[in-house]
Amino acid sequence: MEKEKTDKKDHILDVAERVFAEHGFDGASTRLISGEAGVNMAMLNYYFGSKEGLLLAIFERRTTMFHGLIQNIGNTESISSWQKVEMYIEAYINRMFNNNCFQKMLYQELALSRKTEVTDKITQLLMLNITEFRKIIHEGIERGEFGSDLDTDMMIATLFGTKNFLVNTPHVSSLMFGFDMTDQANLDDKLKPRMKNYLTKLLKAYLLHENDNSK
Amino acid sequence: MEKEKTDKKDHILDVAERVFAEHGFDGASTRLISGEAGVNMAMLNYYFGSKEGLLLAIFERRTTMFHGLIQNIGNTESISSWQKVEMYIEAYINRMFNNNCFQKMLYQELALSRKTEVTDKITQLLMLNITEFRKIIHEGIERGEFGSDLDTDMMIATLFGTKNFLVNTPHVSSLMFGFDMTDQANLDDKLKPRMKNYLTKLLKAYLLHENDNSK
DNA sequence: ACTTTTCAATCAATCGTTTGATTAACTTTG
DNA sequence: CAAAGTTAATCAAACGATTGATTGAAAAGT
Repeated sequence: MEKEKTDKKDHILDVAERVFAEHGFDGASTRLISGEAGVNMAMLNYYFGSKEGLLLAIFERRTTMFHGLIQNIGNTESISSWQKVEMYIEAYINRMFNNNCFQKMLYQELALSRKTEVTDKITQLLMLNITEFRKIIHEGIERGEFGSDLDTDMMIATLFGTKNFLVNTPHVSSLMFGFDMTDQANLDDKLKPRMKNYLTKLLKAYLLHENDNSK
Repeated sequence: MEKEKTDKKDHILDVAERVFAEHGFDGASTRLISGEAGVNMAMLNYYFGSKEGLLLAIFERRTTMFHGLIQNIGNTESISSWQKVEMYIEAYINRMFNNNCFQKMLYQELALSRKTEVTDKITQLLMLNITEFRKIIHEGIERGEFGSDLDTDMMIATLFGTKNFLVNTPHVSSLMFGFDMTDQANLDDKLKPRMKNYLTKLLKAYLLHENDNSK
């Protein structure tokens, strides 16, 4: 039973990811997690050593999945910088909406002051995404395609922050938008295309008309 | 000693607000809070009834302060809609940077699934801000000042989300921007003006050039 | 004299973790 | 192939530590 063991561990990780996202790390007790997963409480420590180890295991699993998905848009030569930005937005949103619970858990952990092994690894992972975006924008500026008075890092904060606000504060955003933001179907069918459309227009306006005072 | 009592309660609220922001509600024990505040643990229950009551008291205090600050930009007739947006951004950022810990605490609470009295009140408070912004944008659209194909609610998510990302994930944003985001002096001197400048340009580009395909 | 505030001590409950026994699965051996 | 032996997985029970909260008495204030 080598296969089933992996399946069971994966199932625990799935459940724990969701429970951590819903209750936060401190608010999610090991009894709650094991109960939701339908396994004995001792199995968590048997498989992952500790609660912290469980968190780390969740992160490691997603990280290896992520690294397989990274596509170096920046190194492509044949397309315009704006097209690269469009591709980045598309890829970013697609990636984010596939790990809803994980993303939520991740930013809850980042909001706390404590520095742990997990916190550092999260930071490193985010910086990968950030570096990729920076490269695209700076190239666009050098090419003269974008204006020169751009705040690249602020754009990243906008990109990441807009998504986080919508997904991580579902009580508010559901009320704003008129549909349940905790329902994955709504996220995929309604929010996702709307976000792509909006963010593309927003960044396009900023990147291409930022120095334009004609109006 | 009527005055000192209020002072001491206020001091506890100050400390608790910070500790909640740093550790989250579940991660902040009553012993830690009382220890940091330099008061006996039993004082928390004596003054606020329970840990939850303490959280509620923190919120109530800020709410009454907020309601005194609300200025109805929307109802002013003599200025352009764009000027109103500029005023809104200015007022929003000024307000946010005065309650750093509170804001952080607030969004940590919103990220959790549990629905409490506090959660509902937070939602109501945010909706006030949202409604005000909506009014300004819709007026601008009706006046023909802005394009008609705007996503107002997404703009709100951008406004709130950009700020949240910068302030609520200090580990990452400090690394991005090269200065310590947990230092209030840096926030006031460096981040605040940069954010105002950026958000103004970003929204201006989106509001005024959104339908422009000349480039 | 009386009320309010403060405190150390303690409460029951819950926390993450460990234990030792039991069961299941696989390997070795006769 | 089947019995014995070995390892891995699972479980109820309990561990010490910490949690939020309460107590009743002492201290301070009026």
